[in-house]
Amino acid sequence: MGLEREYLDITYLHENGFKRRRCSNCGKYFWSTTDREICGDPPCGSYTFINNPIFNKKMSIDEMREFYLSFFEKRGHERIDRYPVVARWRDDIYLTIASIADFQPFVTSGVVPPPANPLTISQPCIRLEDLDSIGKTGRHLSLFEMMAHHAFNSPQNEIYWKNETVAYCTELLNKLGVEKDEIIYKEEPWAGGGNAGPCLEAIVGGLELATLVFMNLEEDPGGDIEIKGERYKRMDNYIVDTGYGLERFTWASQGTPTIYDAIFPKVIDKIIDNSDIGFSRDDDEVVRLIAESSKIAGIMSSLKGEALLKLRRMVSERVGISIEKLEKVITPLERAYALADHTRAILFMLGDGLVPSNAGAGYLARLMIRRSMRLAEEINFKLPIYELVKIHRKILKNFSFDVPMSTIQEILTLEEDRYKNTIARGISLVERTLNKVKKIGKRELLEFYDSHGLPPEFVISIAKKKGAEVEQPEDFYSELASKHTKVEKKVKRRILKNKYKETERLYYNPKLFEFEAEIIGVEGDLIILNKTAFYPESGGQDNDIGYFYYNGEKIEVIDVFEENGVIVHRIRSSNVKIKPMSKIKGVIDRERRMRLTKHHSATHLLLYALQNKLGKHVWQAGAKKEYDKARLDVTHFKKLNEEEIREIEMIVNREIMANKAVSWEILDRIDAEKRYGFRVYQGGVPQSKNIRIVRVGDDVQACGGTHVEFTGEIGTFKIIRVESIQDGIIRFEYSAGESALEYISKEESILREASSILRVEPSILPKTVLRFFEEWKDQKKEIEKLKDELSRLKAEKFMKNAEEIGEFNVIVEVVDDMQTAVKIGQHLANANYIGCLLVEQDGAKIVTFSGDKRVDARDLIKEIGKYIKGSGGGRRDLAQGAGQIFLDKNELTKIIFRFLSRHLKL
RNA sequence: GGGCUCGUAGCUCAGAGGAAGAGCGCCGCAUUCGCAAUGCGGAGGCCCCGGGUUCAAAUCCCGGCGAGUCCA
Repeated sequence: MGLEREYLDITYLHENGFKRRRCSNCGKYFWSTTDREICGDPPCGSYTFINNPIFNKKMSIDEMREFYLSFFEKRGHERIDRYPVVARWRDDIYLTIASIADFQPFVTSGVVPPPANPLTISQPCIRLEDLDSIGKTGRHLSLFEMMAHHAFNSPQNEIYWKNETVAYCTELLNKLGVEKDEIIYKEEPWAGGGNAGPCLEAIVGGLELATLVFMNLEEDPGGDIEIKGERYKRMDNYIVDTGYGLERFTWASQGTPTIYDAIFPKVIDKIIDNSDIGFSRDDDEVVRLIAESSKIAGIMSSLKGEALLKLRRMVSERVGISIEKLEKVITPLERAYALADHTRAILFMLGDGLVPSNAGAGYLARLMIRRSMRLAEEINFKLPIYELVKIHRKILKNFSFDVPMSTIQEILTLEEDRYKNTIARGISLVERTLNKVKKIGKRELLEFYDSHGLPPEFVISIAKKKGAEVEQPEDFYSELASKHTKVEKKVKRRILKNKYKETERLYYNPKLFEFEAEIIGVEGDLIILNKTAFYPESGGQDNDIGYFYYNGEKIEVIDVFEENGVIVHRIRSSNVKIKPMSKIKGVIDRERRMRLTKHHSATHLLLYALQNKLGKHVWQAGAKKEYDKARLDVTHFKKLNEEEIREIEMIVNREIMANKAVSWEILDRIDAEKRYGFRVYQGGVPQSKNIRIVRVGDDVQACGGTHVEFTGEIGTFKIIRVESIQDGIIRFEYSAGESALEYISKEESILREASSILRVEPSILPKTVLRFFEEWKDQKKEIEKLKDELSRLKAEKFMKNAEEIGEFNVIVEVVDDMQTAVKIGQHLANANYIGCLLVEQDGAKIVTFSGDKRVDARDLIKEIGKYIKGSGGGRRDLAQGAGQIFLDKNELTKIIFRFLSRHLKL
């Protein structure tokens, strides 16, 4: 069965004169009240609203948002605050890409109730797929607000469905001055994020204004409905998922040449006024060119390679000027548009706490910043891009951000410096490469970009300046993509064979270290109980260990882990037969648990201290709590100095000394989010309706770990080291309680041991070590000099003992060490002697030398090598080698003599 | 999360298995009334750290640390 039927039963459409028609151009079905041949959706139609707004009133972006939200508020929807653009509540995407993303996966799957039902929201979304089209098509944005109304229906509770949704959309458009007969609802099946459903696109004036998705399918290989190659089946819940483009609505109300002119004109003007663009965007001719370009781009999907050329050609034909002339106006303006767009996305990314990085979500922020800087360079925009972010902040005055503008400015300044460094390094690298190779090929271009961040255009311009040849590949970016082929995601392997009911957790009782339970499963060395006080490895906290007592036998529990809510104990293999349905006693290793617990509570205090000291951009990026130490990775944009580290350590210790109470409660997750924000999800997102909220001192987090009852129990907190594990993420390693004291004593003993070796007080150890090091270096140099001198003297002495063999002066001598042997050998070679030096140290080592062009020292060492079971090599005049057999001077002399007479026919 | 590149004198880098180098900077001398410029001389190296291969490793291999960069 297809989705066809799903559209036919929308009675609202029938009752209001909409008839189903088939587009003669694309063959797709659409609904309209008037006779139409084609669906009007680009490429089957083009914009009619430019210079001719389709709404009855011009609105700003703020007015439009308010109009929309209050429209639905008046119709029984609760207005919900926007979610961050960084999708921290999800582990499958970095950025919020749609309003429905706010509610996936737990609300859409029905595990968690929605914050309100029905609801309306305007959700800023970031999509980076079409970055190249931004600025050029007149409609693409990296960040846009998706206005939406959502209704979450279940078999028990239906709010509203298709009819009401289409009716709302039509009414909303009516209120804006759009007559029914101007609206086209086009059928377009929708799929994404594991769900799918029928969908109607609302098109007015050639512009797709809204998408009405009726999400009622979920992915299932055995499903009977196929959409875009995947199979789906019907699900119990069915969700109204709409998306109204706020910026598009605003654009349509104003009829400006591009969407950018409608939403951030001040930013564009600031760019134009401070760059090389020598004209105003209000100029009639400029407006005409841009408007035509937008209209034609409107019927094209995205603009990559060929498509852009095609667009230029078509616009140039339409307006009647040459492509060169057209590009002179349009290209700089497109860059200004893109820069204006990018800086808006940057404000949201950084404002919502993303820290630029070379990996992970932070890279997306850096990508946008780098692109902006490149754009700014291309049009010679003279101000820091922060100036543009500032204007956006003013335009978006109604928004609130976690991260203050001062931090955003600091981050952008750092990024700007970093970029300048990369470019400076890049220039020198390209120039150096050009000194070595005369021609730069595809391989070099790829490496410059991939490994050094230098775009091909940049490399080419430097090469041209130096007059070098460059082979410019057409398929650069596809070549690059093929270098980064995707790897399949690892699938979590199941360990348990049978299914069990969820284990009751006893470990949240901080005083419980012994318990009795019933065995409900045994699979080899894996034991499953109905309840347990053993903590399974989770949330970065190591698992408990301990013992089971069973029928008078003591069995070691060596590992505890969790699989789908079932806690599994792994025991050391023993001869004891454990039978299901019998009782067992468990005893937890108390010492270990207490250490893990202290480390866990201390981790919360540390994160709290960091967020307060450094700012709200600090997020947990990973954590581990072990027996003798713990570590916490957090996002931060620069390194900390020793002073800051000690200050943070002190803050945590003060929190400990204040002996604050630790408490926890189970809260409905929507409740918890409302009360504390997404900040509670530092350690990841729990997969349940109710979540455990832990309060340690003043820190509040969703956490499933074990904690002390008062912070004072942690005792001591000691930061062991701080390192940066990647750009934008710093790692803290620390110890708490007994572990901290152990660490301090160990450090002390190292210090004591080191100072006792040098026989000094620990306090003057650094000074003494420095002195020793300096002296060692001086003496090394002194020895070097003496060896030079010694080898010169020895060489002179050896020359006197030289034996004449034919026309050669041959020397064979024994020397103490290899280094001097080489030096002596060099002197002798320079003085035209031939021979070898023997070193009886670390085996039989030999240096051969030859000051005669006819004799190669390398041949000589190989010849000797045959006799001493060894080998060697080196330069023509000096060679080194070694072997296993010791020969005396006479034997060596004979070998050399034979060698010379054989090879040189003496 | 994955890939790639790079760690050598204070700085920028060359060397890519057989005596650790260049340019700039620094110090001294000469020239000058003095400075700049120039010439001559000199100091300055755990060749990032730890293993391995080899007769021999700055150089090759493995691991770590640090820096940079691209992709998802």
